[in-house]
Amino acid sequence: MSPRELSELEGVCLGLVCKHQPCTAYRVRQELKAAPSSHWQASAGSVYPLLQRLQDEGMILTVADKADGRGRRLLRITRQGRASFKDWLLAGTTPDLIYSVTDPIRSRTFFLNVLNRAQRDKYLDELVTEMERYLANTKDYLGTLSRTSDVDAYLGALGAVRLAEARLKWTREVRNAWQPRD
Amino acid sequence: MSPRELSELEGVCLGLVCKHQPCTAYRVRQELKAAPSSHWQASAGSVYPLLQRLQDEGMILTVADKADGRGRRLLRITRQGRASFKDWLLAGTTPDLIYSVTDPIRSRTFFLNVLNRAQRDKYLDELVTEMERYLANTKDYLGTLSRTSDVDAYLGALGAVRLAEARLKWTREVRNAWQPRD
DNA sequence: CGATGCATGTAAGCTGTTACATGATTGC
DNA sequence: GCAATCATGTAACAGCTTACATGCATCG
Repeated sequence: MSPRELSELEGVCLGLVCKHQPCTAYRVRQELKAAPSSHWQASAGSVYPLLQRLQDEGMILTVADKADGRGRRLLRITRQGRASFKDWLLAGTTPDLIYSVTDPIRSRTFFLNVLNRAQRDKYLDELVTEMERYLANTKDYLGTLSRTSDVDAYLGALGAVRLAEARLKWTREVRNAWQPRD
Repeated sequence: MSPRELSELEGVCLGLVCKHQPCTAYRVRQELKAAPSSHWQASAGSVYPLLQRLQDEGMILTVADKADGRGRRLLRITRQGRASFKDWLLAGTTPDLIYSVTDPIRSRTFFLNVLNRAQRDKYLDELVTEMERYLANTKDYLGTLSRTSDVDAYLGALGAVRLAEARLKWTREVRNAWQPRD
């Protein structure tokens, strides 16, 4: 029934059009950029062709046919696009997706024994410091959101905080394991 | 001084050669596959060309020049490769890498209000169930590792558990927010 | 009237995946 | 001797990034 499966970036972009419609492709990029702790660069080279593709497939459409002087085009999601988007969203419970989270810091930790004592100590101290800063930043961002205005945005930011807390906690455990207190 | 920056997969593969040397490219792939909660598929199409590239650049070398009947080639890391690898490892404290962790489940949560009540309830119940299973799996894996044999492998697995704990906790918070108990 | 931001897009390239293809060795 | 596993690789493609390129609008 549903035309095809959406990629991660496609799903997010389609969702943003749905949430902020009618809006421009530029707006979608801004939203992606504003999102904290996102790996999406939302480069023009991906967003514009992506949205064009979704339009070709009938998932979104341009409501302002007559582009204004600035060449601005306002986008809306179609009924079909909404159906595809829901499929994408509901796929979130598959183990594949749940397991797909990879942490480059954790990857590196797997090889800490390659470093000598001094290098490792320095690295782990710096890591804890950066993780503390990272947690503080996610908390600051959460604080800027009102709990009532956009529940989903609040809960998303809360997820980032929970992740940062866990990573800091674990980083401290790693440091303690390599630098045991007598 | 260091020739160039390594990609994530290059860093991990070079580290695995370093850790298990002398070993075959096939072994590197097996190690990647065995790693829990990794998004690396370790496809032949990436690992073999990658290791060939590292060899061309003098970071690894083949110790068994005369390939045996099976065509097996044993790899070792060079001094230069070790230096590059350390650079890659020590880059782990940069904010870029720390912030790069993205969770596709969290991305989806940002759009939960698109679903109707029944869909959302079903989705969140399933999600909690899957997250519980995921946590149980990471704990099982941790249990199979002895704390003393390979500290880094143990700490890495512990990191996966901490991540799973945080994600489950957060998933429950999301469910409670959308399904408030009277 | 000039800088910044809004707004759109293209071209080249990097990285990794899927699917395919081949052959030797080991264990039953 | 046959299946499973070890072992290596290639070709085509997918997806995203970087860098480039253009032009209008708004504000000081």
